[in-house]
Formats: sequence, C-alpha cells, structure tokens
Amino acid sequence: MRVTKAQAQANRAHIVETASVLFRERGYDGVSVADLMAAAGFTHGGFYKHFASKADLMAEAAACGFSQSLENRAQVDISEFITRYLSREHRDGRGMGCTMAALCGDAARQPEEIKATFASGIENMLAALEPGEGAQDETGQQLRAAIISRVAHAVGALVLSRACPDDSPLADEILAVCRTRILASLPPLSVD
Amino acid sequence: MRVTKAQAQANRAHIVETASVLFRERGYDGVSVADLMAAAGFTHGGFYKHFASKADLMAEAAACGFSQSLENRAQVDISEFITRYLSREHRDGRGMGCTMAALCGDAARQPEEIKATFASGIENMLAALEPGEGAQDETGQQLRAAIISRVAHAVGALVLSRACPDDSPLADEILAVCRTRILASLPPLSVD
DNA sequence: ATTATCTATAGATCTATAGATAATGC
DNA sequence: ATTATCTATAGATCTATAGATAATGC
Repeated sequence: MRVTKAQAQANRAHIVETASVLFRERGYDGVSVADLMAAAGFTHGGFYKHFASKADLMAEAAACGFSQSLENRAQVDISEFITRYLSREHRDGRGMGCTMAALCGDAARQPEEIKATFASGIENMLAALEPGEGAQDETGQQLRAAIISRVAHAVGALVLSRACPDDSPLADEILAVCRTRILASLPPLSVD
Repeated sequence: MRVTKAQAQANRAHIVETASVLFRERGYDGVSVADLMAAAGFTHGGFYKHFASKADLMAEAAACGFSQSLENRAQVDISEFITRYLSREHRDGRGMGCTMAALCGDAARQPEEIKATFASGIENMLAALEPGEGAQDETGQQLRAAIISRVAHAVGALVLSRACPDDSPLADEILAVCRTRILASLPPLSVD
C-alpha cells in the first residue's frame, strides 16, 4: 500500500485541509483522529507517520485555515469583505469560514505554541483589512487601532450570532446591526 | 451517607456553580463528570441523581453564570463595566469572568436548547449595558443597535486577546485599543 | 532497504448505570 | 420507605503504538 513520496506529501496536505474544516465545524475535541482519517480517506493508524500528535496537527490545521483566508487579501474590497463576513451564509458555514471565529475559543485553552499561531492569524486579518489604494486614510497612528477595533467587532458579532439558536431573530439582528455599524465606520473612498 | 433534603439541594447548587467555573476555565469537553464531582467534593456516581446527563448540566451551568453576572447590573457604571471587562485581570481569570466570552464558541456546537440559554445571556448583557439615569440617550431606534454593537465589540476583543500567547503585546494591544474606542463611543453624561 | 499505509490492539479515559450503604422523613 | 451518596463497573471511545504489508526508490 505504499505510495510515492509526492503522493504521501499530498496525502498529508489533504489530512491537514480536512482537519482544518472538521475542527472549524466541530471543534478540536469534537474530531477524533479516527474520524479525521476516515474523512480524509485513510485508516487512523497511518496518522502518526505524518504527525507527532493530535495537538501537533491542531497548529498546522489552524495555520492552514489562516493562510487560505489570507489568499483573498487585497483582492477584495473591505466593505465587501465585511458584508460577506457578517452574512448568514458565513455564520451558517463554519467549516468553510473564518478559522479565527470558529476556533479562537478553543485556542484560548491550548498551549502557547498554538496561541502563537492564532496571534499570527490575527495579524493576517489586520493586514487583510488594511485600506487599499485610493482610500482616505485615517491618521497613521489611529489606523492600526481602527483596524483592530473593526476585527474585534466583526469577530465578536459572528461568535455571538453563532451562539444563538438557528433562525433566532437575535442572531440575525446582531449580524445586521454590526454590519451596518462597521460599514459606517469605514473611511470614505476619495473621489478621483 | 444520606443528607437532608435541604443539604442535597445545596449540594446540587454547589455542583452547578463548580461546573460553571470549570467549564469557563477548561471548556465543556475539558471537564469530565468525575473531575467535576471531585472538585465539588463528591464521588462521580452521585452526579446522575442530580442531573439527567452532562449536557443537561451544561445548560444549567451556563444559566448560572449568566445570572451571576446579571447581579452587577445597574449597580455599576457602564464605563467602569467596560474598563473591567477589557482588563488583563478579566482576560486572565476566565473561571470567574464572563460566561459568554468563555463559552460562546462551545455553545455554537451545542444543541438548540443550550443555544437558547446563550441567547438569553446575550439579552442579559444588553440589559446590563443599557444606559442608566442621567445619560443623554441616543435616539430610541438607535439605542439597541448601539448596545448590541458595543457588546459584540467587547466580546470580540476579549476572545481575540485570550487566543494570543500569554504576555503577548498583541493581546494587550487589542484590549487597550478596544477599551479606548468603546469608551469613546459612549454617550456623554448630561450635566445637571 | 525504506517507508506510507493498514490491521490490530494496548492503555487510558469517559459517560452512564447498577447495587450497596446509611441517614432522613413520613 | 425513601433517597442522597458511594463503590464498582459496563460499554464506548480515544490517543498512540506495534507489527505486517506492499510498493517505491536507491
């Protein structure tokens, strides 16, 4: 049953990506190694030829999630990003959504190494929300503060909305209210 | 080993309060029934004379946490509340802190019944942040929106700060920035 | 010869239950 | 007689490992 080196590496990457989705959906403790390997199409014994432990995988799976959301950076308008981030679709699709919002609660109880990965993930989000060309910047000193604030605001709205029952009016209200307020806080585009 | 009816009820309440703290510290899956009962001073078999299941306890423990933080309501100035909420002490003392921030990530993966408890908890937080007497209210329509926004902002800042490594500059920066910005967003007190 | 994967299982842990114990409360 | 708690354990599950298998890659 041996495969090529390249195939083994692809298999490993596939396990990390599968874990990235499953962890976001069910949390770290909600996914067993056997569950994960079955979802990735393998038997569970093989896991330990790829990773030293399940905790090891957690860090890789989180980093994988952050790097994927980073792909969108700068390509997407900030207003559009906020509108999508605080949409019902994003709230109801945890597996494909923001790793930070899905797992930051779990991260708080993990070892320092994993928290370091999440701190990098936060910096990635800040970079993604940096205004692009053509925006009237806030004063330099205040710019980073404004971005941090928006990220906290958006993540808070999403995690609170997800803690409400499905189809609860409060869940939708939180998303709508915070979406409106964050969009209103964005600096206007300069008119050329 | 039997105790009086009153004592049994007190024991039950003590188990719920102990669970409320331990769940906030370690998460729902991080506390076993045996762990919990030992922490409360009992053997684990007795648990099931008090609760139908561990999931049942989760709802009670969350409700207990929400009702305790509700006690502070209206007694405390909103600025003071925000300042404490976004303090290092609160961030580093999960067991005694906000149940919403500590467990909303776990709640998102729990059954509807528990999510309903968390929705009530959110409404409690909104009520706690309602401006008291003597404040220049925002227009009625906008008031609830402003409060929801502040709660999301504060919860988001706390959960992000907790996901960072201990003593990380970013963790402190998030708290400080959001504290300043939320305080600045509060309506000024009217001068008599 | 090496190694990615599989089969099988050890050892630990977790939820829940069954039955015993001993003190309450009718 | 009832019942809160304890002791002991059943049954399930989970992480991790050991050894077998079979195909790669020197």
